[in-house]
Parts: sequence; structure tokens; C-alpha cells
Amino acid sequence: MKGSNRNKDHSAEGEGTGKRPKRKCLQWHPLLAKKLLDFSEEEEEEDEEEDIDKVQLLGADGLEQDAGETEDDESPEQRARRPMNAFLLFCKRHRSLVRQEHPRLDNRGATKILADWWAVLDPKEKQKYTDMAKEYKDAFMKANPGYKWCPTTNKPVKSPAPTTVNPRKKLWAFPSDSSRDLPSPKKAKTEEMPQLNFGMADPTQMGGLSMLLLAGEHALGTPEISSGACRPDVSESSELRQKSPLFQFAEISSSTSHPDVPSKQCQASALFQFAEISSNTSHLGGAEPVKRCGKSALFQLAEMCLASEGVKMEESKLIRAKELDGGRIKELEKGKEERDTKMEKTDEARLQKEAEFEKSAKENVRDSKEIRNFEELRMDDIIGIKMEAPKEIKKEELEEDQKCGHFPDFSYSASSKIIISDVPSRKDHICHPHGIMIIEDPTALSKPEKLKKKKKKNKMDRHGNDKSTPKKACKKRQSSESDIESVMYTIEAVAKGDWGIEKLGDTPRKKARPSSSGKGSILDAKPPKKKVRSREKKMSKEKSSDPTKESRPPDFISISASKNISGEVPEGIKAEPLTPTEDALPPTLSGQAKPEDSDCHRKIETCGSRKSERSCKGALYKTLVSEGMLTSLRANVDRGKRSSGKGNSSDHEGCWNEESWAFSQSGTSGSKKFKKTKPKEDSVLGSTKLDEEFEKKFNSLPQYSPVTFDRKCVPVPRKKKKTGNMSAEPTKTSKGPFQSQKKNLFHKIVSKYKHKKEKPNVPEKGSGDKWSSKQLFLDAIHPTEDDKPREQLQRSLPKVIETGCSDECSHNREAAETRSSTPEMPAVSAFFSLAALAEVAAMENVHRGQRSTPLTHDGQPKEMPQAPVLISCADQ
DNA sequence: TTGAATGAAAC
DNA sequence: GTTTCATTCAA
Repeated sequence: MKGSNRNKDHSAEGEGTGKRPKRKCLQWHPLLAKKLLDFSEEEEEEDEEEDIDKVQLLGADGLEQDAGETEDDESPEQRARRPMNAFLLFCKRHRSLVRQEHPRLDNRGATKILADWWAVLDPKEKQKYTDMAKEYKDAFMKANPGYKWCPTTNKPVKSPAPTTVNPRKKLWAFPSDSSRDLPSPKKAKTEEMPQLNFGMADPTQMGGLSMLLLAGEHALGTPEISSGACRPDVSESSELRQKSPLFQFAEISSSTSHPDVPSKQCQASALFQFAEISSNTSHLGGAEPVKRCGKSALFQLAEMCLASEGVKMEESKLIRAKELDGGRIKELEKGKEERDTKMEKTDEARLQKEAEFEKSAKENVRDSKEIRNFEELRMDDIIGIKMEAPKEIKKEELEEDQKCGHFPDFSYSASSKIIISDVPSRKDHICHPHGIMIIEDPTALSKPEKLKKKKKKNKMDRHGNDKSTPKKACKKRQSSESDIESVMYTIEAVAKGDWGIEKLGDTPRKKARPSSSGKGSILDAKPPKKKVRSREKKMSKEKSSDPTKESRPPDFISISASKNISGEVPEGIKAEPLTPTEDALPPTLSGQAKPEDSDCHRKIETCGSRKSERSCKGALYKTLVSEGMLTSLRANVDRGKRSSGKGNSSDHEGCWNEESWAFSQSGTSGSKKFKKTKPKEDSVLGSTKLDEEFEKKFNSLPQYSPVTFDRKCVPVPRKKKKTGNMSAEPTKTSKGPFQSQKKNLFHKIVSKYKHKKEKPNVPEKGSGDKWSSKQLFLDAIHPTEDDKPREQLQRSLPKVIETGCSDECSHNREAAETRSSTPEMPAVSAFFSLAALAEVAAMENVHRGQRSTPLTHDGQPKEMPQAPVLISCADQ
């Protein structure tokens, strides 16, 4: 049976896409899954596009295949893969991030780093993943009652093990269970899933999580939810859940826009758009078109957040808190709009935008004044923003750029939908416009090329996009900033952050980008990284890795460290104002938020530098989005709402719901995972988004910036180091002049490293390997700190900043390039983003008190590091 | 196809 | 305790 199926699949593949079709199918099939693994994301994405088109066309084939699969596969169970454990979830979530940081690093190396991160990860954060994994497992088990993790009994696998060849997946066919208990949903899943894969979605994305959805649905037993673990397109096969939430959602959107449009297209488009939106959000595009899309997507996302918030508010009645959050969001959105508009139209659009901006500002003021009307105001703002800026201004452009248009529209439509229920007339208006926009979607769908591009771009680092936009904004800001000196100062600080981000983003992607100053060294250093890592890998394999680990990555790390430090320091300093950062986070500071907003408005009005501020905020907003901060914010908001409204106490349910932190940026991985949402709580957003929620859950899983881990790293390393050996070895030079010492360290390290290679020191297996990996991780994160003992690491950061500041701080502003040059841009970028937050908050504070805190302050460096941490923690 | 990590489950 | 396998993808 299986063989026949396989053959079919293959044949199908060959026929349809050649290899591609199979892949997806394969993934779902345990047997085939591995094969699928090989192909790259890009290909998958492309496949998706193709699939989409094909799906409709090919329906019959897909069905046959699916059916065959279900039968052949024996039980859907076989298909089902064992649920991922917390660590795997973590890896899945962060691997892309790691890879971004270390493009050259292969998966193994990435895995090591991930392991390090995981080790360092705070218990709380870990718990999130653990909980998710648990839920996932539970759901999975529900779906697959008979499922056995290790078919050991069934499969002689072990005994035969000698042939490592096939070991991994396939064997565990399930006994008879497969079909037996499988709750209908499960089958549906299994069946549907593949279909979906064929048709629309990325099987990869669907991942095992889809099972979760099914299980969740099943458990919930809520017919309404009918989790669409599978994608809508499968409607054919999906008897059970004919209409997945996504499908419904798509329909709604389509209906909203144009009933005439065939549902299929709408669905597909909607799904894609949604996915793209998420991806865009995460990546915010490197290329211009992408940028636009990304921006719009972000903007829409923000809107969505607002809308959802608005709804929730009504429900929860926590108007004020929401208002606060909303207000911030608005501002952010506005900032985005401005940037977006600027970006798109550039100079020409400026005037209009400015006008809009002013309007928005006025509106904001109103909002601050009238809290009750807040919702309406928001709507106004949104409307104004979209109507004026995006639509009127951008309309044509958008139309031209179908990509952007459809995405935003889609998201917006979703939001609008929600809004509609709550909001009266205005909302309707809004909806229509969006609907119009949506119409374009189908066309967009028709153009796979764009999608592909986007996807590719998605791969690009999110930061890159962010950066790009911020830059422009910054530039403009600078021009306007001239108005007020004090403001300028603050603005500059912010701007710098933005610049840094931009640069960072750019460099990280390509990694080797030759940055201007001192970058040559960096470039040189980069190659060493690989070598080092490879070496380390080898070392680990050999188990030679010593407790000492001095084998730290040689020069390049040091170099990168210097750069990083330079970059970090200023930001860190800026970030110092922890409170501001907190303020930046709406959820936490709901109360403050409002005042801040008002302050901001005031500032805007009073100061001629409205744009600058807004632009800065906009940049910050992007950064937030990219960093996932937005997600966290939204999550917090949602939590608050839910808590007030529903009060989900249960961990599981609560987790899912709560966890539905908006679309996370889901970085690179985001594109892939489009799973369905969970059914349970959708009431708020509407059942329509169950699917989304599901995806969200996974995507929502906190994505930590490397920086976060850095701090955390300290403790872990100690543990691992345990052995006294380690302590002695670490070179401690860190304090003095970094660079000179760095060199020395470098030499030392190199020498040590070599030495180690030749003679592995004490190699205790586990400890040694891990340790080595950790060191890499540490090195990567804190190159400079490597030398220092782990204990000092924490201290070292601040210190480094301080010491480094003198030299590099000056450079920082001017030499954003250096930042960009650092190979580990992502971490830096993340740091910047946090810093940017802090800066923004600081700006606000400054405006309030008008005291500009010098960015370069040495005095508060320590706080800096914490601030980001706090943020991350808060988020999560 | 392997491996690099962690964790859960089945031995 | 040991083994299997979940994700990911370059090598």
C-alpha cells in the first residue's frame, strides 16, 4: 500500500510540479518527511504558490492522493509525528533567528547555539515552551489515542538499528490503532492536511501543530470552531471541518470586499495574504516593494490589534487600559503611516503626509482628551490614516503594487470585520474601502511571482526591512529636527538607533557586508567564525572540548565584540532609562501610556519636530514589530482583555488564548508556519480567527533576541563550567582597553584553541560538548566577554560599555556602519530595538521634563542591559 | 543520509 | 539507563 501511495505521490509530483508537490506530501508522511526536509524554504514557498494555483486545478488528483495516503498510510497516526518537545519548539522558533545571526552556521551549529540558549533560557520562558509542548502533546495524544512514541515494540527498529540508515522516521507504524480511535477530526486532519499541503499550504508550516489544532478542536468539541488544522482549500476532503476558521475568515474577507469574487480565490488569497502579512511583519522587507508591503502589513497588523482591542474592550469593559494601549498603538501606527507614506511617495508624498500627520496628531490629541470616545477616535485615526494616506495617496500605488495592497487589505478586512460588529457606521465605511482593496487580492494571487519575491525577501532578515524604513524616516527627521536643539538631541539619539538598526539589518542578512569603518577586520573575522565553529564542532565531537573552553572563537569574536560593543554601548546608554522602556510597553503601563501619548502629542504640537518624533516612533514601532515586541504588547493587551473578559484561568486554555500573541513576527520561520488557530477562545476575535490563533500560538511563542540570552547566559555557563578547570582557564583580560586586550586575547584564544585541538583537555563527554557549544554561544553573543570569566560577564557588559564607550561611543553615532558590519547583527539589532524603545520613552520623558539624558552616559550603563531584559521578560 | 541539540517516551 | 525520534538543513 504505502509503496503504491508513495509511487503515486511521486508520480504526481513528477507530473505536477516535478519534485515539489511531493515534498509537501512527504512531509506529512513520516516516511517521506525526511526527503522533504531537504528542500529549502524558498522552494517550499514557491511550491505553495504553485500549489495554490494547482490545488484548485488539481483537486481531483489531490483527493486521490490524499485518500490513498490515508488508506495506505495506514493510520493517520503514522503520519502523525511525535509532538515536538519544548526544546524542539524552541529550536523551531529560534533557529531562523540563529541562522540569521550566523548565516554560515549550519543547522548543527545553530542547534548548538539553540541548545545554549535553551540552557540559558529563563525558567519562565522555558515554561512557556514546555507548556506549549505539553499542550501540543496532549492534543496530539487526544487526536491519536493509540499513538506510541517509540514503536520500539512494534519495530524492531532498535535491533535492526544497525542500519542506521532508516532509523528515524518511518518505522513506527501504528498497530491497528491508527484508524480506530482517531477521532474523526484526526482523520480529517490527516487527510486534510495532506490535501492542504498539496493544495495550498505549506505542509511544513502546518507541521505537527496542525495535529494540535485538530486535537484541540476535537477536545473542545466545538463544532463552530471546526479547527481548520487543514487549510480551507481542502474543502473537498474536509468533511468534518468543511469550513475552517481560516476559510471562514477568508470568506468573510472576500464577502466584505466582493461577494462576486470566487470564494476559492479569496480563500487562497486571504490565506496567503495572511501568511505573507505575518511574514512581512516579521521581515519588513528588504526590497522596496516588500517594504511597502511589510509596512502596510505592519500597519494593518497594528490596526488589527487595535480593532481586536476595541472589541475586547467592549467586552471586557476595560476601556481605559485599552485606550492607553490603543493610544500608543495609534501613535505607532501613525508613525508607521508616516514612514510608509514617506517611503512610498518619498518627497512628493511628504506634503500630503505631513498634512495627514497633522491631522492624525490632532486626532491623537482628541483621543487623549476624550477617553470615552477613544474608540471612535481610533477609528477616525485609522480611517484617516488608511483613507487618506494609504488609500487615497497610496491607492494607486497599492493597486500597482498588488502585493502590498492585498495584504494590507486582507488584514484590514479582518480587523474591519471585527470592528464592524462593534462599531457603528464608520466602521462600515472603513470596511468597504478595505474590501475594495481586497478585491485586488485575487489579482495578487494570480501573480505568484510577487509572492515568491516576497517570500524570498521574507527570508531576508526582518531587521533589514525595519532598517530601511527607519533610515528614511531618520533622514527626514533630521531635517526637521533642526527646529529644536534639545529635541534634536533626543531625536538624534533615536535616529541613531534607527540608523543602527537599519545598518544592522542590512548587514546581518548578508553577513559579510563590508562595513565602512573597521569593518575590514570584521570581514576577516567572519570567516574565522565558521572555522571556529567547525572546529568547535569537531572538538565537541571528539569531546575534547575542555572545561576551559578557551577555545573561544578567536579574533573575529573579539572584533565583532568591539563592534557590538560600540553599537550596544550607546544604545544601551540610551536605553538606560528603564522606566521609559516600560512605558513603551503599553500593556504594562496602561495608565501611563495615555499620559505619554498626550505628552507626545503635546510635544508634537509644541515642537516643530512632530514628524521627527513620529517618524522616530514609527521606526521604533517597526522595530518593535520586527523584534516581536509588538506581539508581546498585543499579547499583553489580549491577556488583559481576556482576563477581564473571560478570565481564563486554566493554564491550557489560557495559554492558548493568551499565547495568541498576535502574529508574531515569526521571523523566518513565520512564513512556514501557518497552522491553524485554536478553537477554544476565539470569541473575542471571532471564530474566524481560530486558525490564526493556532498559528499564532506557535508563532506567538516568545522569540527571544540574542541579547536576552546573553544576559541569561551568564548563569548557565557557570553551571556547565562547574568543573574548577574552567574557572582557572578563562582569560580574564577584559577590562582594560578592549581592543588591545582583545588582540591579546585573540592570540591566547587561538593558541589555546589550537592547543585544545591537538590535545583535548579533559573531556568529559557531556559537559565538554555542551560547554564548548556554550562557549560558542557566549562568544557569539559577547565576544569581548569571552575572555572574562562568566561571572564577570554580567559585569563585563556594563563595564565594557563604559570602557568601550569612550572610544567607540563617539564612533557609534557617526559610525553606524561599524554596527552593521558586525557579523552578529541580529543580536545587535535586537539590542538596538530595545534601546530604541528606551530611547523613545526617553524622548517622551525628555519632552516632558525636557531633560535630555546624554546617551553616552557612562553612569548608568548597567541598567542598560537590564532594561532590555526587562522588556523581554515583560513581553513574555 | 547525517548530525547537533533536548526532551519525552518506550524499552 | 539506553534508544528512538521529534525540527532543521548544510554538508
